[in-house]
Formats: sequence, C-alpha cells, structure tokens
Amino acid sequence: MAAPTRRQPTILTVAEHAGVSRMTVSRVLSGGKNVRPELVERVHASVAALGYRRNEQARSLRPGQRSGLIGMAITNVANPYYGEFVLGADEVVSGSGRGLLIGSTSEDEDKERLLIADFIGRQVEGLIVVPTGARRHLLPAALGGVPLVLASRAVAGVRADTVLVADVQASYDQVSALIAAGHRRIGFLGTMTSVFTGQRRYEGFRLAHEDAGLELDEDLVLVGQQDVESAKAAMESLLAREDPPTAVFCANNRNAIGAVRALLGTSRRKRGARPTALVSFDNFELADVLGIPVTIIDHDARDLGRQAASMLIARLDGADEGLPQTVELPTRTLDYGGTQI
Amino acid sequence: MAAPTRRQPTILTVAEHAGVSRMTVSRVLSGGKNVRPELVERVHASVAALGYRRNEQARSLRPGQRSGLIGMAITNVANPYYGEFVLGADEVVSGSGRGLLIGSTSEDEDKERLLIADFIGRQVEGLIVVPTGARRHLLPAALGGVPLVLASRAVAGVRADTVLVADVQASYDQVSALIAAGHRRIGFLGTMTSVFTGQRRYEGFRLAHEDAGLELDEDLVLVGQQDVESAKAAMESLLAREDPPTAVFCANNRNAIGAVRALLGTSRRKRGARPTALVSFDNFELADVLGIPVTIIDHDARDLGRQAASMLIARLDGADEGLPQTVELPTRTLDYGGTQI
DNA sequence: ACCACCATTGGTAACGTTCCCAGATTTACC
DNA sequence: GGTAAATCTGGGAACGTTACCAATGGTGGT
Repeated sequence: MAAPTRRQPTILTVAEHAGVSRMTVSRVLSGGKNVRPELVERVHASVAALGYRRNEQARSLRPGQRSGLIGMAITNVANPYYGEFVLGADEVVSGSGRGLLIGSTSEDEDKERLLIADFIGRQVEGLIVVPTGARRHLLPAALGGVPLVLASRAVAGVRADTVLVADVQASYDQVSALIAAGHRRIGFLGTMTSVFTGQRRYEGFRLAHEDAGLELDEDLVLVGQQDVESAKAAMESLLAREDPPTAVFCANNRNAIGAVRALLGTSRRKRGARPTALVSFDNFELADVLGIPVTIIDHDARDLGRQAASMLIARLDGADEGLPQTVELPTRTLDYGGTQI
Repeated sequence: MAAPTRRQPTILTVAEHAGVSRMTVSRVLSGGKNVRPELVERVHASVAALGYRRNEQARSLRPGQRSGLIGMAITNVANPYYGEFVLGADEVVSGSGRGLLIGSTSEDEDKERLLIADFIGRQVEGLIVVPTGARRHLLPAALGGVPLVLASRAVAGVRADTVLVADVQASYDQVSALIAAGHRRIGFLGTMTSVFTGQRRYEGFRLAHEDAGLELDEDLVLVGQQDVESAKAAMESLLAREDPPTAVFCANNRNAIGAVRALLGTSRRKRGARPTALVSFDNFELADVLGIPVTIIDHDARDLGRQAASMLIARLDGADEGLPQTVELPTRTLDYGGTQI
C-alpha cells in the first residue's frame, strides 16, 4: 500500500544491470566512442528498463562541466511584454542546450538581490537581468565572475553587455513629426522618473522640442503613472485644462491605454473637431480600431530576448572576449492617423 | 590583461581563510548551532571577504537533500495569460524557498517530452505542466515518481493533481443566459478541437442548447482558429450569411478579438439596429470601450498558477498523501451589454 | 616470434557539500 | 579535585558523475 518512492537508479544500478562498469555506461551515455557495439546495446537496454536519467547536478559538479542553466530576473513576469521577451530568450537558450531559470523581482531591489544570489548558488552560467536600478549586487565582484547581460534598461556604473530599445531616437523622431505637423503644445504621460526607459523617452521628447526651437511646457508633463487608472486620471487633467495639448506622447502602453480611456470617456462634442493626437511608445491590442488617431512606436520584445540571450551565449562559448557592448534595437512606426492635426 | 575567471571559492577556501574546518563553516552556514560565537563571526567575515556562495548543486547531491527546483512547462510563454499564470506560481514557489525552471512547449508534444526529460535530469522536485495532450511521457513511470500537477487542461488517462477553470459551467451559464434573453441562433468560434479547454467550452455551449430544448445549428460552429486573423475571417463568414447569428460565443480571447475586429470592420448600417451580442471566454484589454455589446467570462490566471503551485508544494512537503485531486476555479462575469438583444 | 600500436575496459580519484561519529574542550555538580 | 555531562570541533565517508591512467587483448609489420 505504502509506495515509498524507491531511489532513482544511478549509473551504478545501470552498470550492474548491464554487467559492465560505471565507466562504460558513462561512455555510452556521452557518445559511445570506443565501446563494443554489443555493450552499447546492452547499456541502452538497461537504461530503458530501469528508467535511468543522468543526474545533471552530479554531472555539473565535475570540474570543467557547466550547469547548463541561465538565470533570468524579470521585473514583472505578468506583463505580456516580458512574456514575449522570455519566449525570445528561451528560443536561444534552449537552442544552445541550456535551460532557463526564471524569477520575478516586481521592481523590488531586495528581491532582485536575493534572486541573483540564489541563481549564483545554483551555479547558473550567466544572467539576464531587467534591472530595477540597484547597482551594488550587479557589480562583477558580487557576481563572482558570472557573465551578465542587462536587457531593456541600463544601470549607471555597471559595465555589462546591454540590449536596449532605441528609446531616445524613436521618441525624438515621433515628437519631431508631431511638431512638423504643426503641434505646438504636446503633453507627456510617463512612468516614475526612476525608470530608465521613462527617462530616455522623456529625453527624446525634450530634445525634439529643443531642436525645433519650441519651448516645452512643463505643466503638460505628467509622470509617475504606473497603471491604466492613474494614466487615465492624468490624461483627464490634461484634457480639462483651458489650453489642452493638441497631442500627447505616452511613454508606455499603460499610459497610452489610460489616455485612450480618458478620450473615449470624454464626449465627442467636448473633444471637438480637432481630436487630440496620441503617440504611444509600445503597441497595444486593438489600437487600430479605436477611432482615435494614434501613432504606435512598436518594437519586438521577442527579438529583445533573442538578442540578450545571444550576447550571453556568445560570452559563454568564449567566442567573444571583448569589452561590454550595448546594442540598441530599432523600432518601427505604426500610424493610425496619429500625426494628423 | 587576460582575466582567467579564477575558481569560485569553496567551503574549504573559507575554512582555511577562517582557520577552521570545513564542518565548522558548514555548520555556521546552516544555522550556527553549537559553534563558538567567535568562530561564527570569523566564518562570516571570511565568507564576506571571499565572496563565497554555497554550491547548491553539490549540496543537493547529498542524500535526503532536495534540489529546490520546480519545473514548469508552458505551452506559450508569450501569451499574457500564461505570464500571469507564471507569476502566480512564482509567488508560491519562491515563497517555499524553491526556484522555477521554465520552458516553452509551443504546443509541441516532442518539445514537451524533451523538456520534461531535461527537468527530471536536473532533479526537479516537482512538475507543473500545461499539457499539450500527449499522455505517455506524463505517466508516473516516465516521471520516475516526480510529482506532477496539470494546469488549465487535463489529459485522458493521466491521474494527477489538476487545476482547471470551470469551463463547462461558465460556458453553460452564459449561453443559457443568451437563450433566456431570446437568442435562438448562436454562433461558436473556437480553437482546434484537440485543445482541452476548447472541448470543454463547446460542451457547455452544447449542453445549454440541449437543456433549453433548442436545436444547435452546426453551421454556426466554427473551430480551428488559433489567431486573431483567422478568427476575424471566421466571424466575417458568419456575418455574411443570409441568416446570421444574433449572438456569438467566443471560446477564447483570440477568437473574441477577431470577432470584434470583424464587427468593427462591418459598416454600422449593415450591422443594423440589432448588434450581434458577443460572449468571450477570457478577458481582453479595452473590451469595455468598444461600443460593442460583449459579456466577458473572466478568471484569474494568477490564481490558477497559485493553486497549481500550492497543490504541488503540498505534495512535496508531505502533508498530502491522498489520491490525485482536481480543482475547478470559479469564473466571474463582466457584462458590457452582451446579453441584450 | 617480437614489438609497437590501437581499441576496449575498468579502477581510482575528484568535484563541493553534509552526515555520522569520535575526540577534545568546557561546564556542572558533588 | 574528580567525574559526568554538555558543548564544541574535525576526520572520514558518501552523494552521482566523469577525467585520467593503467591493464587487457588483439592486430599488423618486420
């Protein structure tokens, strides 16, 4: 009745079952060079009969062996954006015969520190981190020489391979396009100022104004919105002004969706003949059918994951010994009437 | 110039540095019982000085020790739904001091088999699987006694703890509501018939017709749509009929979004005074602002992840030795005018 | 017939950790 | 002060695996 999970078979169990030595089994399992065909077959039969699986933990304990694990610390696993990101990384990582160890930091520096310590304890070969911003535990000394790739965000003072989106350039381009289309008062809806991408996107926004010789109205810049609700409220406050902006730049899709909700909640009469033009950094579902003029700055999160993982694997497989590199992924523009005035 | 990553310090390095034996270091690291305070301090100082991290792989090699790893095989990491799911599981798993090893199967049975084999080789303590449907590699013999929890879908012939959504009941209820509201011709947009949840949701659809004594028109049942594009085309074909359905039940959010796109692409004149009522199994962003009557059958994917992980941890920590259990999570209904006629 | 060489096989040690036990030291008590 | 007990410390072995080396047997060349 009681089914005391009997021990997993070891290589020795297989060896005895097949009537050979451990070494022969090991050799068969790692290629079978220099083993008599008859024995190869006997070993395979025993492996199948016993349901033996090689213990990767024991295996990677031997010197020169690697754990085959990549640690990945994401700020928010539930964000579909990072889901795509994980998928891209998984493609590359599993393609290199390794596995992905994943944890969520929830933008919490302490969680990030503990997670990374745990990863290192589990002997990960490398780390892919979407950093919260904390620096100390990402320094080489704290990492014990484990290669690190930062994704989506950089950290000041941390020299590591980094994959970013061309935040500044894309924001600059789209805001410049708004200005060229005649917009003179442009709102900005952004995240907490501590978020790296938010800073960069604001920088593009600011530079576009500067280069066009257009003064930026700080009153139209609202930051700190982390969710759709607060973004909606911020957008409503812009719309309620005596002199509302004619266009609004949203630094991420949470803010864009909030802005959309605010616009749809405003009566068409009040919106007037001149609909407020929206630019959204990041795509969102159904953006094209809302009947609201919106320009999307889109990029491929999956590709971001692929790039990050590729840079890491390149380091691991020793091909690349040079200085840390930073790659900026290009964006593409989806225009659903957003630049019209 | 060349920086040959010097070996990680081991417990022996720390012992020598602190002038004690391996065992004393080990004892300090696992609680410090029965060690002189002075030595405890010396060891901690050496650990900090050397940047020593305990090797979890070596640690878990000892008998009776566990790897602290949970393997998670998801059909599609990029689906935001499963992102939420992973987050919920991560909460529980990391709360139990374990880590999550994640892989994507892309609905591919072979990938699932290899992934699970890999997980077992890495000595995972348990598995959480969103199964593709294949049975053999989920049998206890193939798993070597590693506990398994199935999530979101069951597999015929596999006895394991399972967490499902109340697909049948919720579909039944909402379709019954449509019928009660006077709808007599109800369309069905679904996934491939091989998908477990699709079958269950269709079953609820069918039963509601049966119990209401309403004959089900098979011509209005379109299945096999896996993405928004094909769902849109399917919806268009329904709308183009001489006798279009007055309501459409969408078995997942991909199909619902396709249906929405089809409706929005149809001129308002053609849609007529009687808008087609939609029911969507699964929520989607902006559903409430589309101006289309839609009822959402919503459930909390994060909770699904939490439940699955909790069942697994309960098995692991030995509290629960009983027969495999199946839990059905309740749904809630969000009504954006979907049941009107 | 002898020797060099290759293919095949197994024994031993080591990876980093912790458990078991035995020895050493301190404390407690008469 | 002497003994018993409690506390503290370290040596050896083991977890499952593979690298290294040695031993065996067979083959071909001279």
